[in-house]
Amino acid sequence: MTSKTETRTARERILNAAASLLARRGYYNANVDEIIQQSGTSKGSFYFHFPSKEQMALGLVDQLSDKLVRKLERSIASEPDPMKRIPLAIDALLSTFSKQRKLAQILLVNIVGQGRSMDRKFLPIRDKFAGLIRLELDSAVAAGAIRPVDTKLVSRLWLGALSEVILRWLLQEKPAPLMESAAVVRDLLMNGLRTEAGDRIPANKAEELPA
Amino acid sequence: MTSKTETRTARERILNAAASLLARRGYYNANVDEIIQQSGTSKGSFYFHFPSKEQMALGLVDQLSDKLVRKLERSIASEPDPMKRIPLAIDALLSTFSKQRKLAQILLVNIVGQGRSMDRKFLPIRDKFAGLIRLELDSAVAAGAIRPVDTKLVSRLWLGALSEVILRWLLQEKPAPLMESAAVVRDLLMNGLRTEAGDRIPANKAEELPA
DNA sequence: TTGTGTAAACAGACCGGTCGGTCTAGTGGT
DNA sequence: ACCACTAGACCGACCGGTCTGTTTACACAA
Repeated sequence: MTSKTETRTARERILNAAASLLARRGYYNANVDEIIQQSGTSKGSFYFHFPSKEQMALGLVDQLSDKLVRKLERSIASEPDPMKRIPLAIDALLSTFSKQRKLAQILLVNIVGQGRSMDRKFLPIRDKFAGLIRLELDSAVAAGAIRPVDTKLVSRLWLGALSEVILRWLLQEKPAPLMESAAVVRDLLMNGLRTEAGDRIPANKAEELPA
Repeated sequence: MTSKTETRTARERILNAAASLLARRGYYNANVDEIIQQSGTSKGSFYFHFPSKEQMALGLVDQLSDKLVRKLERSIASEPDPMKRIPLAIDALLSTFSKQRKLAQILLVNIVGQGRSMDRKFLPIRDKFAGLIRLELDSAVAAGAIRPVDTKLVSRLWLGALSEVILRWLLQEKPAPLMESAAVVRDLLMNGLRTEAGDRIPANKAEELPA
């Protein structure tokens, strides 16, 4: 632990700086020189801890996304009802991102548009989030709380919808509350899952949604 | 027109090549040397027609998006009913992109993740599409065909949802039909616009959706 | 406690290649 | 002879990655 404590601080300083730069400038403009300068380390240190800039970024993004996924899972762990877990997760996601712009910028914006090969390497990250959504949707379907839908497709639609809203919030100069939209977004998305022609599960809804 | 014909061909060859490279490699990896090589022109020609790589890309994306918007508008021009125009536009969008991967790649993927300043310059492009959707939603709301919603927000949700689906389709190696999802996507999105608690407009739906 | 070997960790000069952009020299049509 | 246009050598900045050290931490012998 003694030596590892120092190692960790150096590695983490680099990762922290990299996260900032990655969020602010995007992958290609987050140059290594600036990362090491902002982290107070050196080239030698950087390339001692990481084999390349690309691997570093890949690892960083992977780590950040894992941490977020775990956080979201934790936020809904105590709620067993699928129809409550979903909006809970949405709220948790929006509130987390609204407090951590950097994280949102990296995980939703700057992992696309880096060219086909790079985008493909980042694709699994998006899968994590879509997968998380899908799991919840599947539970809800299994519980009969919502109509049976193509959860794989719907989870992507949702991910995209959320990403876009957050993206706009990130890129506009006026901060804009974001959490203000949360309720509307939540309702809109949930509403899309009701039965197609007429309400097939009004009893369930009466119990769960208006609660 | 005589001299302009030649100018146009050179300019257009450059823009064509740039579109290909921009789609395939993303902005930062679409280097000027490769663009001029693929277009059979030269640096001199490039910088005669465009002040910079950035301005060229901005102009190109702007032009492409305008063309697409006009095409979408044309595809729904003959349909007066708002509730039919919307799914019509969705279909047109998906079918256009499914036939023109390059266009989709540029307009939906590669105009984000290029760093804050660049992303901001590209933002108006997304506004065009969101604005188009919003216009249709507003008509539908005005006609009382759907419940009154925050169309600005909903249009962004839709844009994001569509983008994500198309993004996945673009990045997966197996082509995947895309148009196969069209119906589901259409219904999912439309379904989200119904009244919140119980159906307020079942009569309208009976007339329009099952048609 | 002190000296010594050793390897991890760090520093930063340096390199090779790349890339956007410039500049000079044309060329062809009118 | 003029001018829109093209060609491509060239430049300077930049940037990821390497290389050669130097420092630090620690094990261990005396």
